[in-house]
Amino acid sequence: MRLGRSPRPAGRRHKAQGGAAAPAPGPGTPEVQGEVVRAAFLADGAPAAGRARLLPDVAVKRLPVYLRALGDLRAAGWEIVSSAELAERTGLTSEQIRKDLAALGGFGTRGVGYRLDVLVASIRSVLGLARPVPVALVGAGHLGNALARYNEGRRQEPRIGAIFDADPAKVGEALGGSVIRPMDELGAVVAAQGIRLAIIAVPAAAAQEVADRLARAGCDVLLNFAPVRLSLPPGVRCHNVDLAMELEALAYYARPDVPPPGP
Amino acid sequence: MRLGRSPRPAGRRHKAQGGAAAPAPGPGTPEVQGEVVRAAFLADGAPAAGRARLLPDVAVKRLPVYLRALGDLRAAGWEIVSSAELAERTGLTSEQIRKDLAALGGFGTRGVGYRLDVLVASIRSVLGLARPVPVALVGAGHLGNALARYNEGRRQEPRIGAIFDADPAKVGEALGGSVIRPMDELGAVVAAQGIRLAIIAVPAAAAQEVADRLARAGCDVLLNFAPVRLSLPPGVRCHNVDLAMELEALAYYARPDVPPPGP
DNA sequence: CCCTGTGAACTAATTCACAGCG
DNA sequence: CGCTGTGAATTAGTTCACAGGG
Repeated sequence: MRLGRSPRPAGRRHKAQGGAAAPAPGPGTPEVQGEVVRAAFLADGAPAAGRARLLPDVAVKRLPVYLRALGDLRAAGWEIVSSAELAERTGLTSEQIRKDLAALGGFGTRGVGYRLDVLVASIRSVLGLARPVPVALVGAGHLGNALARYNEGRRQEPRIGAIFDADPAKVGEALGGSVIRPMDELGAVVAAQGIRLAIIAVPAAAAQEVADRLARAGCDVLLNFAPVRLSLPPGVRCHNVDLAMELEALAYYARPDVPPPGP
Repeated sequence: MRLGRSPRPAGRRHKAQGGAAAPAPGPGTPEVQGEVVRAAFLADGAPAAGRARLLPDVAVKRLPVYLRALGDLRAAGWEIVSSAELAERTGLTSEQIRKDLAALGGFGTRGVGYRLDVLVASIRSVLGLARPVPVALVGAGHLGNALARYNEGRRQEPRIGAIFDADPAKVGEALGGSVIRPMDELGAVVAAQGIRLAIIAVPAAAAQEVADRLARAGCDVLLNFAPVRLSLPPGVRCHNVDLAMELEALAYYARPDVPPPGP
């Protein structure tokens, strides 16, 4: 992971001319809405036998990075951006960005760049964020609180739509726009709202039990913050974020004999 | 990332025989302490010109995973473990584990397996955890609180040794074994304790300023939870964890047309 | 020209397959 | 035998280099 390269390319910046650096949502900005995926990576029945081709995980992880950079640019009044400019702002290389964006369907105009509105709409669409994505949060402790409020101010797309906690004292409290519900309602609420994405922010001892409930309720994409490896039925994905592990790994780079990162 | 494969190998389990599944720290467990690194990957001056060979990032990220599995095994009274057993518990492949462990110096006995105590000591040593690693935490909000208490019960090696917050109302409060200090003390405390590792858990708007201070104070390994890309002087590493991005990426896998994970 | 899109070359990482040793 | 350690083969991912369109 090579952060920080600064090739200093990108001559002229394509900002919206006219007024100051206003958000510029004027009539010059054509509507781009709904599903824009021309993508070839999620073939419907194309490439012969086997499973449909899907975007590699590494690329999926980069899409939100683009989205953030694009958001900043848009807020600053840009309308068009080049892969070089994006590279500078994300720490990735421009070729990589072009590869990714081309894989999403290849919008972008040669000699010019990518239109922000098209790009944002496309990426959001690929990520499935074009329509609301409800998320369940289980555990309203310190971490759960932090998560629920993480993007309190900003627009955040996968929006936390239901919060559960085992502590009866917390049930009923408002948190980040939702109300904390008791655990017994988990199955019903998740099913009713068709929630497939869930965040596990409970103590390690409770995590497996919670995961089981979630899986049974139909959640098949989990984000687990508890420091345990969950065993899950096939077909359920689980992404683990373990703060302690994260720190342990970083400790390596703080060893006195590990050289500083490259240029 | 293929989680969940279960090749179901691993015949006999090498538990300590004798009593029941007791922690078995008896006299049969020889002391393994201090630095055990026979590792070849951090050569002192070996391979000709250029920079010393260091462990690839992907491998560094796996070491804490091993550490956790090993901790579980040890708690259950195991003394020896095979790569196959570890594979089953971590979701990695046994070859990969052997490659990693061999790269750390290749302890482990052919036909038998790896001794838990040796393995744990070695990995900890490679990660630099053999001696205490102090960490600074900046920001005692919801997230900071969660982080400070994350491992309140368990032994955690990179231990949070200093906490800072800009809010005068919080200064003086105890949190996870430390006391929250005012931001002005950051430079002095970090320097005095020789802290190189820091966690940024402040609002996005304050993150860059905090990062600058930390870098100036000598912290060169940062774990940033604020949703901003920080610009840092060369030589400073920064690992970003952005909860919102994490969710955005996961949303992809919850798309109705994305097939479930492989076998 | 400028900047995208893409085959080709390269590099890194994983998996295979088996030699080697308790 | 069983399980580690490791070269060889394979696969995935990145970078290079340039063709191609506005």
